Amino acid sequence: MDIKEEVRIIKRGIEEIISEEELIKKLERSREEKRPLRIKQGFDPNAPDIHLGHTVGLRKLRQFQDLGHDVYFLIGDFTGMIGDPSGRSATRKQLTEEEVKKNAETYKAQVFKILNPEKTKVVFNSHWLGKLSFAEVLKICSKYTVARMLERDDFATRYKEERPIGIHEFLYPLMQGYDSVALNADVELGGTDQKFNLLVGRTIQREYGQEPQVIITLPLLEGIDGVEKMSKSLNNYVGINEQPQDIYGKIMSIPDNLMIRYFELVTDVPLDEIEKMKIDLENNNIHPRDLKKRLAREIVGLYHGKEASFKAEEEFERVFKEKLYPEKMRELVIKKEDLKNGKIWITELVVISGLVSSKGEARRLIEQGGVKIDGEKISDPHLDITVKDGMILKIGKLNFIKLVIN
RNA sequence: GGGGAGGUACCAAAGUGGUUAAAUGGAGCGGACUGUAGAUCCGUUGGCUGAACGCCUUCGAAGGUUCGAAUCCUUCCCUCCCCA
Repeated sequence: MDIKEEVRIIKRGIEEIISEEELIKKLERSREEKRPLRIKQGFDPNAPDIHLGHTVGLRKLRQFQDLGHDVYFLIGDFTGMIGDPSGRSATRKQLTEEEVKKNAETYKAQVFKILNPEKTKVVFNSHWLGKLSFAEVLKICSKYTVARMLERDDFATRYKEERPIGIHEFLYPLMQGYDSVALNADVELGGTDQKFNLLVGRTIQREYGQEPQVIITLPLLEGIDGVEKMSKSLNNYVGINEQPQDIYGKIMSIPDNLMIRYFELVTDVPLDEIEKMKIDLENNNIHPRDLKKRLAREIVGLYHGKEASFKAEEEFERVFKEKLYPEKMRELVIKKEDLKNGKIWITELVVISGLVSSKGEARRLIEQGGVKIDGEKISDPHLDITVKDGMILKIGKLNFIKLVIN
């Protein structure tokens, strides 16, 4: 494969690359010297649930591996262990060493569904950041100015809006930059929101006599709400560890205008095929729903295999088209002693299901027609119902629960 | 160190002694419509009491005044601005 082709692969679905010339130079030298490039990306130690948003970067890393390069999967445990008291992420939990280790394991278990374990080095930045002396930290600080820090978009915004900025927050970009020095990174990947930090890495590397890393920014994938970026805390994510039906269902619920982007960023469908989809959509040659089904299949297939993707589709059709019950349902065990004359108060039952947190909420849900038993809408929150084994409780649009009497 | 502004529910933002579990908007949730899309419409968004204009908890924290406090007073904590 020639270098042009290599660059073409690298450039799929990215936002920006600084700079392409430098990358080409590095790639060329890598070949001459038979030395793989060192590709770095940092990950938050707090959120070990990998979702599609993460896969944008992970898939890019995998492409680098397939091109023969080495990946440094950096877990930013240092910040996690000292805890970030910054106002906005107020309750950011301080992690213990054990927790960090545990999270790292969870990460690995998921990440290697995408990355090649043989070409991946998992590293922790506490290894070097924890050893820095205060004098060394000051030295790093002296390389950067407040004015330049304030260039960073979110700092600038907060400053202008008179919202607090912690001094330590100025250090994070510097630490991240130092990570690049410690790893002697050739390339660093990150979301577009990381651009500033990635650039700082270049500056710091120069200060330490290293060749600056090439930076590649990746688009932030919108979550299934279509507005905010995908994140666990906003609960708009699709986890790669989720059940096939769940992934399929979640994908089907994304807004239409997001489909193409998802195809481009989180599937292996070739770009020219995606181009054709765009045209077909514009000309109404294809029903958006059908295209979305394909998208859902592609994504499920990636993490659960083709067969599972077809099963998930069948299941989906079954529930939402034919309005039948899903094949597999969560079971809720009702103890005999909880029944009075074989009956249970509907509000109580909804609470026991664990899907609502209070009786008030359960009552509301019932009054609003969100609860069905064996297909029959229950709208009176005072009703006592006779529970039969195998009865099906439906709460909201998506939750089916089979009742089992014990 | 001095002076000023401010901290209200998931977020934004009203409220300045009782009719305030707290206007309004966003977001969320449920329903209708649909393609589990979007748009739209309706409902709903502290908890408990198996109905409540009943009780408990909530307007940065702790005390106090009052028949009654998000609203007044005291102390404390936090944020921002200006000056030094």
